[in-house]
Amino acid sequence: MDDQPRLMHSTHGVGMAGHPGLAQHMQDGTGGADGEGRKQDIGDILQQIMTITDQSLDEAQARKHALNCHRMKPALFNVLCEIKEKTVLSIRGAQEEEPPDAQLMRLDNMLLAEGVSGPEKGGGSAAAAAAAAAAGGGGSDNSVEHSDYRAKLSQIRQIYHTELEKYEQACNEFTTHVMNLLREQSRTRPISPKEIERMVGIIHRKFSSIQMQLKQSTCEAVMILRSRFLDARRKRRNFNKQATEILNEYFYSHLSNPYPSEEAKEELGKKCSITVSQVSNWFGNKRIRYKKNIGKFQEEANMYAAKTAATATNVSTHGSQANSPSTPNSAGGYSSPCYQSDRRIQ
DNA sequence: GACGATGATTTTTA
DNA sequence: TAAAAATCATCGTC
Repeated sequence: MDDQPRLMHSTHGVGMAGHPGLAQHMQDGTGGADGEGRKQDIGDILQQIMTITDQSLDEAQARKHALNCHRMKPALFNVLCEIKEKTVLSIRGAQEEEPPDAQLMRLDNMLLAEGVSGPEKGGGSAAAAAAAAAAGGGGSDNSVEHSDYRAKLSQIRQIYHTELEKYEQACNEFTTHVMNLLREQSRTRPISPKEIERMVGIIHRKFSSIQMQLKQSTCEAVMILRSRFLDARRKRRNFNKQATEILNEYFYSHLSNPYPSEEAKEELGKKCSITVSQVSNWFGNKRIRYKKNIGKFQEEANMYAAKTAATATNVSTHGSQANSPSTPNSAGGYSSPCYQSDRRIQ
């Protein structure tokens, strides 16, 4: 206990432990009311700072060392740590429990599916192929566009990984720095390993929120890229002349009810080398555009009427079948240019 | 480049 | 839920 009196001892030296000017200021309570007194105190402090010498610093260091070596210090330190843990940390710990972030999971899944994160799938070619298939495309004519897509996706992937690496490095560096700082400070104030752990957790959460922004931006970039390269509208090709003729023939020969059945659509699709949904699109567009401007289509209608009539003549002459697929609602020839179906377009 | 045509998608309607 | 209607984005022609 020979050091004990020194703990309470006020010194003339300068340092954390001995500060007569400040100590007096705190004790007598004169600092608040008396301006002159305060000036005097500040003057004293400044005077003391000016008189700091190597010797006084050494003295302070020695005092600090003596404190650290005090036999009661570890026990006292542990008690303080325990108290702190029981009070502050338990409250904070309960507040900071967070569920796994659903948004982050969605972003991760998407980046994985697009081939941006995870193992490289040939620069995202698998994703490109899947996207192209989903868009109803595919085929060799798209290969150039797909290679562009792959190149851009590869760029995005590269940027993403570089940035991610940077963030991770920065996070590790910062964490190490903070841990060292806290460990250093734990010699003079009660910082338990648990608190350091908690601080590391906070740092990681902060950095992961930055990472989420990076992931979000990457997802947006991929979406834009997809829409730019793989949106079916962007690589639209007009149907060939023969396909358009077949569709028009059907349309005008069923003008009273231009709604092909599923079977008829399939047959038309086969004949035109297009999909059933393309047939549906074509009829949808045709009906609405015809209805909007019947006059404009009159000439076309007459032409196909003549064509149908000629085909019908051929059929009766040669006994062969008509070219157009039939439907349960087929009128079997050119009809008046306004729909009679209860399905409308009046 | 302007502009109409056209295939595809999205929104509205019945 | 299918079709109508609106809209978008590209094609093709001048």
